[in-house]
Amino acid sequence: MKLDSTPGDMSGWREVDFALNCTYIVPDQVSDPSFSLPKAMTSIPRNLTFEYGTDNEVTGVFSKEYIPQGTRFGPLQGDIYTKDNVPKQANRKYFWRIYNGGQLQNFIDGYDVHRSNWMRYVNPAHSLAEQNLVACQNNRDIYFYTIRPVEPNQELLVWYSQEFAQRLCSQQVDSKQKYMGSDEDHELEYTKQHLPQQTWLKERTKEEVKEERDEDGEEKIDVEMLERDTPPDTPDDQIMDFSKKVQKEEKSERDPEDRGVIPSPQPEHREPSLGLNHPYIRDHHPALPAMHRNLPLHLHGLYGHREGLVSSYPLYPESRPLQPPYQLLPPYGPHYPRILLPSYSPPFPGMLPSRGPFRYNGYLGTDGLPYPPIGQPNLLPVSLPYHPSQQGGLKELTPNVSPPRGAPATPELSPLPKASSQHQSPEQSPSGCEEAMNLTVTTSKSNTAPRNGPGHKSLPYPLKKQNGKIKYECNICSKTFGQLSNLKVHLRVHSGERPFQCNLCKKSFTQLAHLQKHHLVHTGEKPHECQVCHKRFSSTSNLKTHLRLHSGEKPYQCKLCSTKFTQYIHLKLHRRLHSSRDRPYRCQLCVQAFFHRFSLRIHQRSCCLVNSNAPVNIHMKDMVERFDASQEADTLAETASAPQVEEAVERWLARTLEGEGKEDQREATTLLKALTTAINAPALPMTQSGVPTSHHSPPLAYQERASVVHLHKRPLVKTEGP
DNA sequence: CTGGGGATGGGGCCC
DNA sequence: GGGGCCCCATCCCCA
Repeated sequence: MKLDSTPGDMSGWREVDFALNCTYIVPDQVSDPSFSLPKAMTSIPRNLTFEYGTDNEVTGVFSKEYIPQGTRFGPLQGDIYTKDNVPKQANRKYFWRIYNGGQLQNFIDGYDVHRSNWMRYVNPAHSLAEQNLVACQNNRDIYFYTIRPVEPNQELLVWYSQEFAQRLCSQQVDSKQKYMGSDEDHELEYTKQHLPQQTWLKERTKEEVKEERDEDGEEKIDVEMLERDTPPDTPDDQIMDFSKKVQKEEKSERDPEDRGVIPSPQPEHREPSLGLNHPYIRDHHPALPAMHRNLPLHLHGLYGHREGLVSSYPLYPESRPLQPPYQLLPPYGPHYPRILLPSYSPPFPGMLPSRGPFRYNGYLGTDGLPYPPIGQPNLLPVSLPYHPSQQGGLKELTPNVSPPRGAPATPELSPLPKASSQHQSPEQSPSGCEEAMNLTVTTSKSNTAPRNGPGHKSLPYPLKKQNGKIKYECNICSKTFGQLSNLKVHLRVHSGERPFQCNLCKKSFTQLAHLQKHHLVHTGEKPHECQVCHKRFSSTSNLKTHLRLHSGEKPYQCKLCSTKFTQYIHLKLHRRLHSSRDRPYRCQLCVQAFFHRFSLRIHQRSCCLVNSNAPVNIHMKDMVERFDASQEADTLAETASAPQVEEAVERWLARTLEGEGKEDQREATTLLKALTTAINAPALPMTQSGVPTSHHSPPLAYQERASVVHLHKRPLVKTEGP
């Protein structure tokens, strides 16, 4: 499906363009104030999710579902400091600069997880190919905009907008120079790369890296150190050569006539692979001064939440000539509606590997266009990509017609514009994903054959064989099916094609059977009867759930308090109770926190021993945490004696293990022994209150996060679903 | 907060 | 190849 307009290339966009023309606005999630997790954790929109490292630290932000190009996240939140009131001890790792009229006005410090939001965890893009967010300053706020569609399970990776980069460079190079410069010279654009400042900056950066590493043994870079040594204190003579070019550059880019006519990258201009030479600047804006490409990176993400990021990026990235990902196309028109995305978004069923190749460009309809994921839930400002049935009944719809007025153009929602799949450079092509696809065939086919209705005759890509049999594999999520028809139906999940529309309420479905089931809503028919109470239900699933009431079956059990439920959703809701409660008793030695003082004592005497080189007993940790959240622990006084605690533990274990397998019981017996030993062990040195001070304990957010993560560990019985 | 019901989505498999 | 049926999972709403 191809529509008339497309966001296309955003590389020429100014920050104001993003602000005015973004199509979707995703607000932060507003969390319950009683929720004990820090705002940085709870504010994450529900179409995004965190990735955690081995130590439960957040290592990145990923999409949970398809997010169209032109989506705005933010604003970034944090402590606000002016240049003069930055605390001396401030860790500048999460500093963002806000400029006003070219002058540094204030910093937004995302360091504090209670005052910052989820955006602090977004990593920087290694390359243009993987960048999907651009950071813009709008007024005094910083927003992230998607500059390309983001697939489910894809990491959000951000880089500066060009103006942002320019401001940083200008500031870096000459604080006295005004941003938005004059109408000066144009000619120096292509010479600046060889100016001495490059070397200077590069070397300086290396020094700073070394310094920082020496300081605390960690490999991290304080980008703000660059600033401290440069603008506004840097003498003009060190930097003046750049400043004029900056102004010139900016003027040229702000010229409406020039916008969208970004010159092709000149190989010689990207020749020097200098430090901080970011591909977005380099490739989208080859005319930018080299110093722009050598930005000090005031992104927290520079340091990487992900292992291995810091050492490789962005100081010495590979020089990769990249093409702009999209054709130059008109930006969004202001007439496009801005959609406030609902805070809730159902999980996208796609099964893309979390860091797998981006496969959409190979997934083409018979018209050669990527199947528009226009039917993606929650992102749809349009009603349907199809004309409503004129004839009534359960009519199969014919896709590929014009969208309703006001609907965003398909390419906005398309995974990749047509052009990109045709002209994509090797660097942009996801490695390996083309192997299973015949792009030539799909593209050529595309231009001639219109796509038919659902179940169109042929697949848009060739199937592979495995052991002599045809492998019906989805080329997007790699899921395999037993039959071609199943695969075809499955492909609608990715394409958004929903050919079956209800003529009464206009809802549409991917399968006729779903529409038929839906029809019962309107007819009130309830074909499924409970043989016990003769209550009737519209679906077998619901009848089955209902039957559990009669059978007493409660297959979903909370592993923290052993409460059981008939429905998974009830367990999920219940679990929030555990995670939202305060755990005031925190271990000084690890990340765990507890509701009860005696639990902390058991923990410290059993699985978190002082001066012990023994490996931590993970099961023991888990058991202590579960006991801590149990009814038995809740009913125990904080001042309970060792025998009382021991008795409560026994009661809890007995209840928890009811109906458990022998293996679990054996294990539990062992653990019980260890626990009771721990309860009766001599006290270890603790803080006076038993509550370690924040000074000695790990950051609160870390502890709390750890607690929640532990909730998902190692069920003893069938507890939560996936 | 818990529990029950309604509704939808996706997939397997048989015909 | 497609329809039909079934199952499971998940979500929302409401009492």
